[in-house]
Amino acid sequence: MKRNRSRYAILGILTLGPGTGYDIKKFFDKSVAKFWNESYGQIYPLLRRLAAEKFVKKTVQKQDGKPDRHIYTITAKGREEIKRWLLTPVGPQIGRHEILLKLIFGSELGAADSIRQIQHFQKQQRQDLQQTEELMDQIGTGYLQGPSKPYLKLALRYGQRVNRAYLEWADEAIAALKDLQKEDGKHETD
Amino acid sequence: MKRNRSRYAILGILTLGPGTGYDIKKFFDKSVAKFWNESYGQIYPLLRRLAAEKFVKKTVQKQDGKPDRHIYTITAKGREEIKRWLLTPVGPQIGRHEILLKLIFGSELGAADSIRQIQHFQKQQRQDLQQTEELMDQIGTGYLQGPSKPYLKLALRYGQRVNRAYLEWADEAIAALKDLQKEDGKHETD
DNA sequence: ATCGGCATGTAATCCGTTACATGATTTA
DNA sequence: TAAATCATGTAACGGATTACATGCCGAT
Repeated sequence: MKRNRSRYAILGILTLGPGTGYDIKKFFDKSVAKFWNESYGQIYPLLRRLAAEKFVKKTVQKQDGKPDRHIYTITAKGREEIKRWLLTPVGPQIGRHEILLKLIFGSELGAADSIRQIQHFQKQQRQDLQQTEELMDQIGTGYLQGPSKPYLKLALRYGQRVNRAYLEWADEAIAALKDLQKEDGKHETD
Repeated sequence: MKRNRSRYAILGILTLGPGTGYDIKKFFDKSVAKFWNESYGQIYPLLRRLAAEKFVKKTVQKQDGKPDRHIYTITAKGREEIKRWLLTPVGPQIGRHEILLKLIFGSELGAADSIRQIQHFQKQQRQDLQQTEELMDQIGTGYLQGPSKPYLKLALRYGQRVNRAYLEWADEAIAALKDLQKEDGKHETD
């Protein structure tokens, strides 16, 4: 059985308020992008299906100069559906951490290459962390208030902690690889 | 352009030594399963393709009572291929952390439900952490020695750090949600 | 006697990204 | 004048899981 989490992701955003496909994409991109994201190829077809199943209803707002806004609003039936999902326990979190693969097979290369790889990873993670921290400052001042605010805050804290763990690991790994390099050097020069 | 990381995951394992599809699956399952995994539906067809492309070569070992072992060995060409990949910098790590979704939409439910959800998540993470720590003790004594050993060790350290970050976050989140609950209680009873 | 491990593999189906197509408006 | 934002969507492709099929052996 496939679980179809994108469905619930999209339906979930609509519990926070009505919005368009474009809005939904923006929400992810500007908040928890590194931990959950959806593409248009997923969003638009799913919105249509959710509407057919009466979990959301669609209204069209005309604009001039800009394309119409297709606004989706969650229905009572939709709220029931997502509540059911929210109450089922999360399955095991399996991800694909490419950096680990590149590390594990690193003995194929020199330690210097692995170090460079991790430094690059580290640079990215530093940027992500900074972005998350900027977002944290903006929250409350920003566009998301109401009862979901403390929940969103906790989500950002999650991102922050995980990012920090990555960074601390990178420091440790680089140090360990430098030691390895020194030892290898000894064998060769002695 | 799609990147096809499974290819490299499989080819990469074979840099550590020859093995069967079954061995490859086992390697992931018993080491970094939470951070990278492959299914048979991915492994067997890919091994065939890698053989057709001369990145690996296949030999068959007959056994009695058990099915034949189809052993794949990486070729020089295969080693070149994976080195190229190892040298290209990692892209942004995007995952799908279901727990965050269930948290963000948590205001649909009561705080108690969110707490229960996170406690369940925490229990799982505790188990994962323990398994990783057991593996760390076994390494060296176990089946993986040689030059890749320090790399594998670092991979396990990664898992450990990330798992700890999850656990610390869970503690924080539960505490924050309990506070929320108290405040809500005040409003209702006052 | 049943369950887990060893060992192979395929088919169906779905998940998900990327690329494409369109076009006005605002900002740098 | 070029690029970003707003806004819709689809088609093609490939990634990845799940379920199924088969069968012996050893341990509990």
